[in-house]
Amino acid sequence: MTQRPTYMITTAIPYANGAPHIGHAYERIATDAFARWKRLEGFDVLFVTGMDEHGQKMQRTAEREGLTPQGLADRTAAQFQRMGEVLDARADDIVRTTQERHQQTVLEIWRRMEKNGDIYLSKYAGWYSVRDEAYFDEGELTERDGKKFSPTGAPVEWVEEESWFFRLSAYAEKLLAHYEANPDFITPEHYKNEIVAFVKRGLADLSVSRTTFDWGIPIPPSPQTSASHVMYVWVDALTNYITSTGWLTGQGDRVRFWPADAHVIGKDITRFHAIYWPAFLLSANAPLPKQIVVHGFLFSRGEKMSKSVGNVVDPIELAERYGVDQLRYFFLREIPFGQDGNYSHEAIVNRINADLANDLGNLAQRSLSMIAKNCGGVVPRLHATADEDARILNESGGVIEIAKRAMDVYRPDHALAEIFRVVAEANRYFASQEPWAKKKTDPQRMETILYVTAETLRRLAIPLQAFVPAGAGALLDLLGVPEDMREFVHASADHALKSGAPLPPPTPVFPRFVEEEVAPNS
RNA sequence: GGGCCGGUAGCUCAAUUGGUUAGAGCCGACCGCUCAUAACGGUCUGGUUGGGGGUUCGAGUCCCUCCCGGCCUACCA
Repeated sequence: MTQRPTYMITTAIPYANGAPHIGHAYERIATDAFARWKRLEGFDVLFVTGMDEHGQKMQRTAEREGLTPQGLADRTAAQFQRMGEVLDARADDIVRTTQERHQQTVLEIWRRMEKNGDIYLSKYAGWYSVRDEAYFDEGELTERDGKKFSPTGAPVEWVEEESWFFRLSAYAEKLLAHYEANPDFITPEHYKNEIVAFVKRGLADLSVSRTTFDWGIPIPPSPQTSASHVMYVWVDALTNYITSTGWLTGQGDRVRFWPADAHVIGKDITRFHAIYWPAFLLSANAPLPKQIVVHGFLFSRGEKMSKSVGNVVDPIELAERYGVDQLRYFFLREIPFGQDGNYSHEAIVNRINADLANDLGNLAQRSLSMIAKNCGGVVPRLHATADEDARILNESGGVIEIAKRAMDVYRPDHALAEIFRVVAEANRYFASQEPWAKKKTDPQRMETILYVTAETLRRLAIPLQAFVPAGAGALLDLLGVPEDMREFVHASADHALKSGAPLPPPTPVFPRFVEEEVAPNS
């Protein structure tokens, strides 16, 4: 059995405090598309997501809703799992921080960091606001009548809390060296610039335990303290990534996947992934993930989604309204990956109708229905080819290579732009060759045109599987392509459609989105 | 206050690390076609590249300055 190269990719670990929102959906879809792409490329892929289920907020939200923290975690985990299924973006594994295997992994990374001399007991002191549940920097505070207040106007008090610390300060130079030696470690580049500037200012040690609540992974008892500490969120949550592989805790058939190739995250948590996480791993003597892939935020018509503005949308509703492939396509094609993006009903409808329905779906329908009506429902014969035929076959034959370059740097928008550039070329080819006119004057030429068009569709549908899996799969079905002939290696001319192969009756793929008429009597 | 990113056609974005008349898609207008999901093809309209100054034979690209938007500035996740 030949060993295929591995590829491991993760989403960020959502906090189990609330239901999934559109940002989670976007990240899941994008990560799924990258994972699918690598599978099609022939990699042995592990796609992992997880849930961050500990912390004070979980306790408080659960209490408010009359649940146990574990009950809340279970409820949210079920919602995220359903989202993954609805979006056609199932992960291979979902690691929940409350799972036994994860607790064992976290304790192991803790032991390793401790053994390496990077963990010590001290006091965490600072200005704390009970109302905000947060510590504030001196500079963030305002002073009135001799009292200090947080930016939200809540009173703060000086608090000292015993805490375990991680010697993050010792890793600044090593991290900078790593960024230097691996210029693509943080991508896109401008997020890297921010991190490098941040690290260059120097790093303070990190408080990595809490005594103010107990819903977390307990830190092993120590003669130095009688207080009960639980693990700080970022030690707990970040370690989630490695849990799935079993790399830290022993053997298993997934150990080979570590280090991960990519952690796909939102821009707000770049620092934790690009600084803390590699520092923890260096301390634990574990290999670092190859890339931190940062995406932007989504805005509804330029406005941040928020409950007070009332523009919160459930991603599952969006998928039901526009279609799963359609929603996936919109996100992946419309938003330059790494930048913030906007979505609106008009933009979505415009994009999915223009590209998926009008250009691709309609081309498939018009060519396949001509084949059904005029070629006996089998793949037509390829007679002498003209320059135009060679040109479009050449274009469609080169798509994967170009799209691959885009996907290698995590730009699905560029990959799709290339694929649809060729879809547009194929439409021009079809229109200029006028197979319907050749039907009477030169039936052989008609057959050739239809063959070339169908073969072009095949070559385009193969890479499209990563982005619009259901529709691309349906199109390959219509072209009579067997399930096991749909990887990138099969896109070449060697595996071209066989003349005479039977085809199913054509049915539309990627229907147009039609606005609902305003109900006359409602 | 300090730092980072961005501002290019009505909209969304390009422009090979200064090099010809700044491109593409969508939208819009007109024409063509009828195989097709009222889809497709062709032509056209459309930009003082946020403002101003500078360097250069040449600036969207480099420098200065101002304006606008977003983000970071050591522990909410």
